[in-house]
Amino acid sequence: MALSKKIDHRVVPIKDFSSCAYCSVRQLCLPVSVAKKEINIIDELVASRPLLKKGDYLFHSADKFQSLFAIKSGAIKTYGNTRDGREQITGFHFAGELIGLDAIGNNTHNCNAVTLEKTVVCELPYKNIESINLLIPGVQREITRLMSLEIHNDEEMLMAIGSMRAEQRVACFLFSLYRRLMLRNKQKSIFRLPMTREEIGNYLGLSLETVSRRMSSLHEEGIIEVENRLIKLENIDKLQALCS
Amino acid sequence: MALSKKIDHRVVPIKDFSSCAYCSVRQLCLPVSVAKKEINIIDELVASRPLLKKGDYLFHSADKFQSLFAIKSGAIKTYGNTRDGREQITGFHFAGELIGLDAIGNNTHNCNAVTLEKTVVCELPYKNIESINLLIPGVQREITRLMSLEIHNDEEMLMAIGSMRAEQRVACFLFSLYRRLMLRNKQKSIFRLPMTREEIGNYLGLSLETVSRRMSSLHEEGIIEVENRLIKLENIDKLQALCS
DNA sequence: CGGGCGCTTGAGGCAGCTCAAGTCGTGTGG
DNA sequence: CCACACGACTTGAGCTGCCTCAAGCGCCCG
Repeated sequence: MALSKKIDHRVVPIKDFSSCAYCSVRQLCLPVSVAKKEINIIDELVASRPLLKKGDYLFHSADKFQSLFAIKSGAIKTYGNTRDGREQITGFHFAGELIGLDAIGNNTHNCNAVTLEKTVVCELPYKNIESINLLIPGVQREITRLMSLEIHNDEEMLMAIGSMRAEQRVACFLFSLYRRLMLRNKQKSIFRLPMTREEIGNYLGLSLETVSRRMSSLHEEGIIEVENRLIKLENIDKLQALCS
Repeated sequence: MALSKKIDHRVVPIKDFSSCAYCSVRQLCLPVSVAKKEINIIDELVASRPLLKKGDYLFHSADKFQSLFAIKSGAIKTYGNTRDGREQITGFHFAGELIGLDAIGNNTHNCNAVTLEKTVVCELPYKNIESINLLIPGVQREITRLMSLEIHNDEEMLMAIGSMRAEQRVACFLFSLYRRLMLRNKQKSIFRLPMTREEIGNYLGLSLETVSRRMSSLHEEGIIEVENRLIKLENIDKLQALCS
């Protein structure tokens, strides 16, 4: 058996299913604008693809910036610490998204990144990325595009939080999750929240009780179905309408 | 054209005071990491340096993205329109800052940019920037850095707005202005707000009355002096402390 | 000099927070 | 495998900070 395997290897290239070529979120991640035959170059960027369990940290605030992380699967939250010790969540991140972009500016991480569930990430040492730019200019363009999108997202979020009532904020949050998670699992409109009500509240500037209450209201209005962490969107149009 | 320019340079270099070489915010803008003799390359990026009066627009939401704008002097606000027609301000921008970065992602502006006072900007067509990357890699690195900083800023803002009481938000806002404006005018801790209380409130998610009231409280606590648009910081440490 | 906009200050109402109690679901140890 | 314990969530009651509405002032510009 070991023998037959060896022979296979010689004849057929190793199908490394962890490679970008087989990644389920390839279309959303760095390789998106890279030609098929260049995808192995992206692969070589990757220093490791650790499997993390819930609660593992990718980096801490004030750590020296060394790598970006692409999420293959799972969920991550990033948060900062306010002076009085509380944590303030700045974002939730899912498969296909890139973490650490805000650290490029001053070469230091400004937030902590921790997994919310079993998660696989691809570690991309930034100096590899910088050197590969000379080979494939598309990669730099892609990173620039992703950063721009993150700015865009943050600013939408700013608009939302500043001017919306609690129910709208929750609706907006769920809709954002819908858009991002649905890109990946082609599932209909059912998904599982990887974070607690308290974390949602922290992120949205609401108390956990208010999050819970407003999710109940959304249910009473026939917009969503809630069963613990499981969310089913019953009326996506109405949900989107709330996000104005 | 290129020829005559070259000759001019040989005889007596034209002192074009609008050039980057003489710009008062050179240290904060794109040229920061560019060698002296390469600064004219940056200059050639610039398509125009219009003098705008209060209320002029740089671009509107949904416009095709064509140029970034570097602010030489003045102040600009960017805002989006919510579905119900209100405007939501996403940022204020001052000399040395770069506008339009959030449009790179999908080649379309997502917000409107309008001047708050007399303003001079340098228009940087993005295709010029992309082509110049091949000549001076430092420019791309600088843009990446600026984008990263903008992400960082937005996320700090998100933290602030989500979890802070009104007085803290106002304090935080003033402190951010202090840091950014003081980099430019070496003046002590006095500056003029280019925006109305209503615009501050809109940005911070507060009513204009609350902004006014909380600025009065900050005055009563001996932290600031207010005279219409003129702000004097009396106790910067206390102010910073409020921003936790 | 007049008008209007920007700003301040007051009064009352309500959305969301805090505190509290109780249920449910999950993970852990016997 | 079951029982227990703890964390997560929901729901209720009362309180408070911010919003809304309103009135009046002062600065700026035509």
